[in-house]
Amino acid sequence: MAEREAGGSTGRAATLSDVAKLAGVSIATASKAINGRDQVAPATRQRVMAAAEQISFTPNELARGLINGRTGTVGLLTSDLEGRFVIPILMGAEDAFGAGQVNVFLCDARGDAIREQHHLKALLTRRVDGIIVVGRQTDPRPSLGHDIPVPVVYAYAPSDDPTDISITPDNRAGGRLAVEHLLSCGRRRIALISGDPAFAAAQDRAVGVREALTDAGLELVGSPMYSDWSEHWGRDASAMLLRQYPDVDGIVCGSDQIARGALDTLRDLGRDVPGDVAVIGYDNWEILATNSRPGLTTIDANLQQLGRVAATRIFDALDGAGGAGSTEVTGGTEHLPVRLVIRGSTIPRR
Amino acid sequence: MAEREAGGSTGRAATLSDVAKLAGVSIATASKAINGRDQVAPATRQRVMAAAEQISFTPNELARGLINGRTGTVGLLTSDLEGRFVIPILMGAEDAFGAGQVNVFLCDARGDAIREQHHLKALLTRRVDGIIVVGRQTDPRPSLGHDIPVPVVYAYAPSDDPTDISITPDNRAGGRLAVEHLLSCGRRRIALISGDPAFAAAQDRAVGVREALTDAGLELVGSPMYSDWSEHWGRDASAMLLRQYPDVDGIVCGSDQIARGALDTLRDLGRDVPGDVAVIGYDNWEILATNSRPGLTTIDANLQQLGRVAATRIFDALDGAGGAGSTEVTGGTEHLPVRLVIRGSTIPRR
DNA sequence: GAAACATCCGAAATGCTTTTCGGTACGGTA
DNA sequence: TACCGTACCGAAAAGCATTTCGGATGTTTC
Repeated sequence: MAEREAGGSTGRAATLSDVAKLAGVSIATASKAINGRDQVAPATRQRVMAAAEQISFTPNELARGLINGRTGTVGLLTSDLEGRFVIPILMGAEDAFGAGQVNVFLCDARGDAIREQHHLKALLTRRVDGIIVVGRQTDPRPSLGHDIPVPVVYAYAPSDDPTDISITPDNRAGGRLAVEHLLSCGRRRIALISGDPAFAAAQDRAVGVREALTDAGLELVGSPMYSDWSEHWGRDASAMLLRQYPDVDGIVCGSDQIARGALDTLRDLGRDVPGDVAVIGYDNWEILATNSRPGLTTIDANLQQLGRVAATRIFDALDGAGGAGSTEVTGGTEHLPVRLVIRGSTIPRR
Repeated sequence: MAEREAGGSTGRAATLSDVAKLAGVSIATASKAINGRDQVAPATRQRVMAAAEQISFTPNELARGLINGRTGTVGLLTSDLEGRFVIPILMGAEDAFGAGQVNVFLCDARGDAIREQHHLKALLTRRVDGIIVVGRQTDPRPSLGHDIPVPVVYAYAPSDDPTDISITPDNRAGGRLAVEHLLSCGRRRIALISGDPAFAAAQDRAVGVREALTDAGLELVGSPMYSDWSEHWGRDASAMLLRQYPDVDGIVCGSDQIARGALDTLRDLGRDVPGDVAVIGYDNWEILATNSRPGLTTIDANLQQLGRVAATRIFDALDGAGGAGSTEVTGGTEHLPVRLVIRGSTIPRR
C-alpha cells in the first residue's frame, strides 16, 4: 500500500539523500556538488546535478536556515488596510536583493495592538531575519521595544524612540517641492488646503510650503486650511477659499483626495485648471491622480525606494552585529527624498 | 571575549535545551511540558514553564516544520500592483485559522512570468503548505501545472485548467443583484455602462443584468456600452447615453470608476442623483465609493471571505491527501456570493 | 513482604542540510 | 620499492524540536 504518487500532488518532496542515492555518492558530496563548492570532481558534479534535476530536487530552506542562522525572510508588520503604502514598500523590500532571495511575511494587525503582538511573536517564532513596521501616518508610533532578537526598522511611520531605526519620507521637502513647482509655473498667489492638523504630515508639509514661499519673498494667501483628508473637505475648502480670495492662482493640497475635491469645485465654479488656477496634490495615488480632469500633478513619496532602504538596513544591522568590523548601525530617523510627478493640473497638456 | 549581550539585540535566541538545563530536566520533558502533553507532573511542568518564561523561549518553528512536515505558511502569488484585491484576500487567509496560526508570504510577480517562476520556486524551497494565486481580473489565467508538490488554489482569477481548484466571485449574481436593487428602487429604464468587453467580468455581469431584467419583463435601455474601466469612459458614455435616452432612470456601471465618471457627468448635466437617475457601481472600492457625491451604491465581491475559503481549501486538500478518509478534494471553479452595499446614489439619505 | 501497576522522566532516533575532518586512491619522486 | 602530496570522497556532528520506548520511581494489592 504505502502511498501512491498518482496525482503527483502529494509525493513527499525529494531530499538531498535521494539525490545522493540516485547519483551513487554520499550526501556530503551531493551537497557540495549542488552548492558549487570545490572538492568535487567535475564528472561527479555533473552526475549529481543530473540526478537532482531528474527528481526535481529543491533544497529545504528550513533545514538550511536551521544551520546558518539566516532564513532570508523578513516580516512586514502593518495596519495599512488599504495596502496603499505597504504594497510598494513590500515590493521595494523584495527587490533590495535579487528576486526570490528574500521573502516577506505580510501581517496585517488591523490597528489592534493585541493582534500586533500575536503577529510579532509568530514572526519571531519563524525566525525572520528582521522586521519592518509600516504605519499609515507619518506620525511617530510606539516602539516595539528593544528586547527583540532581530533588527527592527520602522518605515513610513517612525518610532517614537529615537534610538530605533526609522525611515520616513521627507514631507517638508515635499511641501517645498510643490511650491517651487507652482512658482516655476508662474504662480504667485498660492494657498494651502491640507488635512487633519494633528497629523505630522500636515504640519511638516506646511512648513516646507512656507519655507519655499518665504525664500521667494512671498506669503501664503490666507491661512492654511486644515480639516481632514477627504474629497468633501477639498470641495468645501476650495469653495470657501475662492469666495474669500478670488484671485488665487495656485493651490497646494495636502493629499490627492483633497485635490480631487478642489478640482471638482473649480469645475463647478467655472475656473479653468490649470489656466486660471493650478492645483497640486500629494501622494501620487494613481487611481485618483490619473483619472481626474485634468490629471493631477502630485508629490510621490518614493515608497518603493523606502522599502528597499528598509530591507537594506536590516541586513546591514545583521552583518554589523555579527561581524568583527562592527559597522555600528546607528538609530535615528532617516528622511528619504520625494519626487514631483507632473500632470495636467499644473501644466496644460497637448 | 566571546560575544557581549549588551544591546540585547544580538543574543542568540534561547533553545529548548537552555530551558531544560535551567529547569533541571531533560529536553524531552521540557518539550512535553511546554506543548501540554501529559506524562509530565504538574510541578515539573510549572518549573519548565517558568524557565521558558524567564529566558523568553520561543520554539523554533523551522525545526518544528522540519519534523511534522507542516510549516503553517502559505504563499500568495500575485500581480495585483494596487493591492486592491490581494490585501483583503490576504486578510481572509490569515483569519481562516486563528491569528498567528498561519503566516503568509506575499510575492508580487509584477505581471512577469519569469518572476512568477522565481517566486514559485522560492516558495517551494521554503516549504509552504500551499499556494494561493491571485489575479487581477476574473478571466482565467494559465495554470501553474500539476507538478507542484503542494496544493494550489486560484483566487479571483480562476485557472484555465478545470481540474485546478479556483475560487472567484459570482459576477453574474452581482449583475442580477445590481438590477434587482434598482428595480426595488422603482427604476424601470435601466442602462448598462461597462468596461473592456474582452474581460470576463464585463460579460458575466452583463449576463446577470440581462437575466434580472428579463425576469422582470423589461429590457435594457439601448445596448450595453463597453470600452474600458476608467472614469473618463464613465463620463463620456453617460453623456452619450443621456443624449440618446434622456429618460433613463437607472444606470448599472461595470466598475466604481465608471460610476464615478457617470456621477460627474450627471452633475454637469444637472440631473439629480438619485432623484432623476440612480447609479450603481461595482467593486466597493472604498476610496472611490465613499468620497463621491452622493456616496456610491455598489457591489462588494466579499474578497475577505474569498481569501478565507482559499486558505481553507488548501488545508482541506492537505488533510484529504494525507488522511486515510480521503476527503476527495475535487477541482473546479467555485463562485462565491457577492453583496450589495447601499449608499446615497440609489437611495436618498438623510 | 513481594508482585503488579501506574506515573513520570530521559536517552535516542527522526527530519534535512551543511561543514569539518579523516580517509582512500592515484600520480609522482627519491 | 617506499614515501609524499594532491585530489576526491564519506562519516559524523551540528542545528532545534518532537516522539517513541525503555527505565526508574512510587503506590497499591494479595
